[in-house]
Amino acid sequence: MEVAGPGFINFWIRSEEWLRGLSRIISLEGDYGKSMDGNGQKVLVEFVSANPTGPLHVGHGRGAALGDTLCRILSFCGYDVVREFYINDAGQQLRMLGESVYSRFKQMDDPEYPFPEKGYHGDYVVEIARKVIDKTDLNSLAPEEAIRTCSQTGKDIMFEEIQETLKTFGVGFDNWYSESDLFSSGLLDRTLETLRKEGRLYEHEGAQWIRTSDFGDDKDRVIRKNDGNFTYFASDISYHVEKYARGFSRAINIWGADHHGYVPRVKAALLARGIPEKWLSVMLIQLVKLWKAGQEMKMSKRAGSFVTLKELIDEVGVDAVRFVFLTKNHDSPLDFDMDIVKKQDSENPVYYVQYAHARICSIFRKAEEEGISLPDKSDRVLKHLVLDQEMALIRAMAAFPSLLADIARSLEPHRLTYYLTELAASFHRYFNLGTKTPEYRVITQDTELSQARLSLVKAIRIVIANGLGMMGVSAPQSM
RNA sequence: GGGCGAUUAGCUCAGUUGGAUAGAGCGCUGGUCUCCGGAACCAGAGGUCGUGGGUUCAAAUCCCGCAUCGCCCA
Repeated sequence: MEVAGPGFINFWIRSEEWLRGLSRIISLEGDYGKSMDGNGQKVLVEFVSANPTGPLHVGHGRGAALGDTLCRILSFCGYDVVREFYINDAGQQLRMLGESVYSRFKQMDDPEYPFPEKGYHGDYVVEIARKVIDKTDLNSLAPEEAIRTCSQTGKDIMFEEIQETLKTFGVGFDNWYSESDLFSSGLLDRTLETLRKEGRLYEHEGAQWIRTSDFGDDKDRVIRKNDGNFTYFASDISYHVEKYARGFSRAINIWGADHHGYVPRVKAALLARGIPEKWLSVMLIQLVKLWKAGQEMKMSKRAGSFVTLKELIDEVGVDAVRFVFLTKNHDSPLDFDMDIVKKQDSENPVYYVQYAHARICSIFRKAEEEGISLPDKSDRVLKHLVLDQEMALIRAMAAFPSLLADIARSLEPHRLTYYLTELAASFHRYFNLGTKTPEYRVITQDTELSQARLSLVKAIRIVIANGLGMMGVSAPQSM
């Protein structure tokens, strides 16, 4: 121990301690990094929650990658996680989808047939129209009836497509929570009734308002419009109240940054029902800008020109897409350059980490050829690990569990990508020592030394595989 | 007009309870292949951390003003 100037004390941890840590990694394998940090706390994570009025776009992909990784980490750290997707299937937007589909259907015979002003322009709407016709004879229905059919069937088709895309993206959900269920189950009415009894609601100009301004919102909000329809905010309130009633000790929502205005009002509404503000954490994700051939691909939902998540996955692959989505803090905008991500070289961080894993697997194949295997108890041989690079690797791996716990606490999964990139860099550096100097190779003439180093790289492989696993990225044996 | 977020190397970004000489990738310059996978490694150049104040033994980090950009609301 030594004092090294104001505020600093240097001390050293004995190398036996580090080596004990190393053999722990090897014996725990896939469980290394697991903790009970979360103490079994019940956490609800709601993410993606895309409207079933169109395909998932790249922005949803960022939310999906972020949410899925966060859930995996939270579970690993001892939280009891439920993943939920909220389906907006009750409001005007679905109606608009129905009108758009119906209009496209009518246009097949009459190109002059008007298209709704705020309708959905994407080509997928035409496809939906075709599929609807296959099942139903729209001409035999009254227009109103036909539009309703278009809405329903359109929603079913889109929702199925959304689920399929998420599945190929490796993202799963425990619950698909439907907005229309809030209405049909009477939950929405009950929630509003409670609020009314507590004096949080009032009528004004034919509409019903909630006094969110009493709870930190900058003004009161409409709950039921003067045409009698409920606003989205009404279902949002009852949805979140219901989340709380299900017994979660906290809820996490992942929203696009364009919804940031909703945060104060949702929290205010919860507060009005006596639910503490801190119970709900909202993570806002900034926009994704897509670049291709040096040009920004402008997304416009209105014009129907946007790249879907499915197209992106098909073109660059799940691993690369997920990894890149997690390279930046969710708080900052993300530039996604498809040309770079498609390149399989060092510009692309995914391959850098995966390559380290594949390389280690290759070392083990070599070791097997040489007839060297790991001893049952590696502890005895580990004392041969004395190089600075070896100790640096062991120290880095020792930080893995607390990193995961930190991520679970701060809700910042992107730190994992930086960690893995650094760990991979340390490994590549170590590996390259051996290309110049044979005695620094993992596999040497000295069997015990080789076993020690094999133990070291095995631990690295474990940590990398666990880390990539958290991100839903594969850890290939070869590439 | 109000609110939220951002501003760190040529570019894209890390930097988490305020701590030692501010880091990485790409790009640039120059090196490393008689084979444990070159999708790798090494060295070098490159920064008044937007700007002006404040708090502190110590500020990229905390507080206030200003500028610029993005988004939301009016």
